[in-house]
Amino acid sequence: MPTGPDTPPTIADVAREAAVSKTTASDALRGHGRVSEPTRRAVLAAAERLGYAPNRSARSLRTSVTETIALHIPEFLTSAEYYMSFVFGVAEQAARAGLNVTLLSSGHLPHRGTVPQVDGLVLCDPVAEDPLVEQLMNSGLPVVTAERYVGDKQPTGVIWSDHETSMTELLDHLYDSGAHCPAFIASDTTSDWSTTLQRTHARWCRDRGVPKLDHGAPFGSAPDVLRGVVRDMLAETPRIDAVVCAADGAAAAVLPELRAAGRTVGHDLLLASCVDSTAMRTAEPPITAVDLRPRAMGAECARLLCEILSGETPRGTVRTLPIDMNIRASTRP
Amino acid sequence: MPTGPDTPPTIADVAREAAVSKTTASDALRGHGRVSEPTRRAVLAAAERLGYAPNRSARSLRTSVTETIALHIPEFLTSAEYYMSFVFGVAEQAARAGLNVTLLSSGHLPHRGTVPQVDGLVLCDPVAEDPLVEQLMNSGLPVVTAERYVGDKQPTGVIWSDHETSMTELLDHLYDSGAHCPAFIASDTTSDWSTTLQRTHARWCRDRGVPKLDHGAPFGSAPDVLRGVVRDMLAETPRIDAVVCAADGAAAAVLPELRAAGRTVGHDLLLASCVDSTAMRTAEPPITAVDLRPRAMGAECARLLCEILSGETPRGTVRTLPIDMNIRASTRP
DNA sequence: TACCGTTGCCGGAACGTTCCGGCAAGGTAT
DNA sequence: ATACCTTGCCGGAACGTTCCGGCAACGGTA
Repeated sequence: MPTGPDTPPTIADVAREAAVSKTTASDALRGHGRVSEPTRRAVLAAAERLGYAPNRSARSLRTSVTETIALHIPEFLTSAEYYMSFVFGVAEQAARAGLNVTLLSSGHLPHRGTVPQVDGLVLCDPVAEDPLVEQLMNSGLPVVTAERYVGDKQPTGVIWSDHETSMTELLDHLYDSGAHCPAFIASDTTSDWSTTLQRTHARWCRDRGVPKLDHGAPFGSAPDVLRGVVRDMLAETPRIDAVVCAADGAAAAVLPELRAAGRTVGHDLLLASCVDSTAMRTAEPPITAVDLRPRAMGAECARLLCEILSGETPRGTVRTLPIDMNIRASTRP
Repeated sequence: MPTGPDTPPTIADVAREAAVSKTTASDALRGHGRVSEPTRRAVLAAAERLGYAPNRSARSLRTSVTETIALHIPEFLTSAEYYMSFVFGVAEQAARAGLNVTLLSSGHLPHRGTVPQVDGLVLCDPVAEDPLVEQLMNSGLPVVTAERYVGDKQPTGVIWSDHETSMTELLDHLYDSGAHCPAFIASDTTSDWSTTLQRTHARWCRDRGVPKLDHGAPFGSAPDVLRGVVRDMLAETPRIDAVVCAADGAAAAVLPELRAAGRTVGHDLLLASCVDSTAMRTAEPPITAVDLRPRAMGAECARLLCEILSGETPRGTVRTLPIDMNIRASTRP
C-alpha cells in the first residue's frame, strides 16, 4: 500500500507517476479526449498503484454534478416497515449507479428555504400539505415520487401502484369468501394511496349494493385507539363480517379486539390489511394483505431518477409497479 | 424573489451587492475576520436579499470538510423496526447539527476499496466479519459505533447499552414470576449485543443452578423456522416454563406455536423478548420486552460524532444508553 | 513540394470558497 | 516628533478537477 505523506493522491500525482500531463491523465481516466491505448493503460496503472480516487468536491465544483440524490420520507410516529424497506431499495439501487443518497428529515431543514445541493430527489408518499414537500417540488430539481403527487405541480417522474384495482380485488375476495358486510378502517393521511383506497372502497360498496361502513384513524394511531374504533363499529353494527385495515400494522393491532368481541377471525369474521408486513405474516391467524413491495418500489424510484438524470429517459415518465395480494388464513373461512 | 439569470448567487454577487470585497463578505458571513458591525449587517442583508447559499462543493474543496457523515447499518435484516428508528434518530440529530447523512449499503461500495468522502461514520451494530465494516474501521475517519466493536481496532467513540444487566433483570423477573426453567432462543449474529446476551444467559443459568436451554437461530429467520425451533425444544423438554427470544420480532412469531402446543402464554408459560417493537405491544397477550430505545441510540451516536468532529469531546469517549424493560401480560402469571 | 486532416498530447483558465498576508488610517504611548 | 499597536478592509493564491483551444508530428493526396 504505497501511501504518500498523508494527503490522498491527486490527479497531478497520477499524471506525474504516468509521465503525462494533468489533462491527459484526466482524459484517460474519464475516457474523454483522444488518448492512445498505451498511454491510457499507463495512466490507469499509475492511478491503481497510487490508490487514486477523484476528489468529489473538486469534481462537483467543476462539473456542478453532485452524484448525490436526496430521499425524503414522511415522518410518522410509528416506524413503519414499509418505509424502511423503501429506503433500502433506494440506497441499493443508487449505490449500483454510483450515486450517494442523503436523507432529508422532515423536521429540520438545514437553512429555512434552502434547497439541498443534490442532483435529484426521491419523495416517498408525498403529502401535499407538507411544506417541505412543496418546497422540494418547486426546487427546480428533478423529482421522482413514489405514488402520485396530489398537488398542482407535476413531478419529473412517478412510480405508482394500482391500488384501485388491488383494493377492488381485496374486497371482491372477501365478498367471494362470504363477507357481505365489510368494515374499512381507513388511514387519515392525505396521500394519494390513502384517498384512492377510500374512494375505491366507497365505489365498491355502491357497485355491490352493500352498506358503506368506514372510519378514519390517523396513520400512526396507537393500538388501543384502533381497537377502540373497531370495538365501536362492531357494537354499532354487529352484522359486520369482515374488517379491512389500511394502515401498516393496524390489522394485527386490531386482532385481539376482534377475539375479545367473541369473533373467530378466519371463520365468522374475515380480516385483511392493505399493507403487508412481518406482523401480518406472524399474526395468529396470518392475515391476508396486499404486498406493496416497498423495496422494489424504492429501487424503481431510484432507477427512474438515475435514468432521467442521465437523459436516457424523458422527463414526465410515469411507471407502475405491480403489487400482489397474499391470501392467508384470516380470510379463508 | 430576486432571482438572477438562473445560476445561483455566489459570494461575489453578495460582495458586489454589499459593496465590499469577497474576503469581507466571506468574513462577515462566517464571523471570522475583523469586520465592523455596520458592514457585517450590510453583508448579511445583501445575502438575504439575494437568497445566497454557499456552494457546498466549493467550500468543501477549500476546507476539506464535507459536513456529511455516513451511516452504515447491517444489511441482513433491514426490515427490523430497530434499525428504522435508529436511522431516524441519526438523521434528526445530524440535521440539527447541520450535517448531511448519507447511507452506506453493505452490498455495493461505489469503488472497491474506496472510502467514502465524509467527515465521519456511524456504524450500527458492527459485525466484525463484515469486510465493509472492517474497511470503514480502518479508514482513518472518526467512527462512532452503536454497541461495542469486537474487532481489535477501537472506534473513535462508542455508545453502548448494558445488555448484561438488562438480560439478567429480565431472567430474574421471569424467575421471580415462577419460571425456573426458561429457554433462550438466541440470535446467531456475532455482534456484541448477541454474544453478550448468550454469555449472560449462560452465566445466569450457572448462578441460578437451572439447566441452560438455548438454541441459536439466524437473526432474520423466517417465522416457521423459529416456530420449528420452539416446537422441538418444547417437545424435548416439556418442563420449559418460559421462552426468551433475542431477535427482533421473534417472540411474536413464536407465540402461535406456544398456543398450538397447548400452553397458555402468561399463565403456564411466560414469554419475553430482548427487543421491543410494535409487534410486542400489539401481540395477544402483549409481550414483555426490553426497550432498546433505538431512536435515542441513533441520536446519541450522531451527537457524539458531532462533538468529536467539533473537538469538544475527546476521541475514545464511551457512553452508555440506559434501557428499560417493559413488563406486559405475557409474564404476569 | 505544398496542402490538409487526423492523431496525441498539453497549457492554463475556470468552478466558488477560504484565509494568509498586507496596507492604510487612526489612536496612543514615548 | 517618532514608534508602535489596533482596527477594518482587501488582493490574490490555493483547493482538485474538467475541458477548451492550441500545437506539433505524421501520413495521405494533389
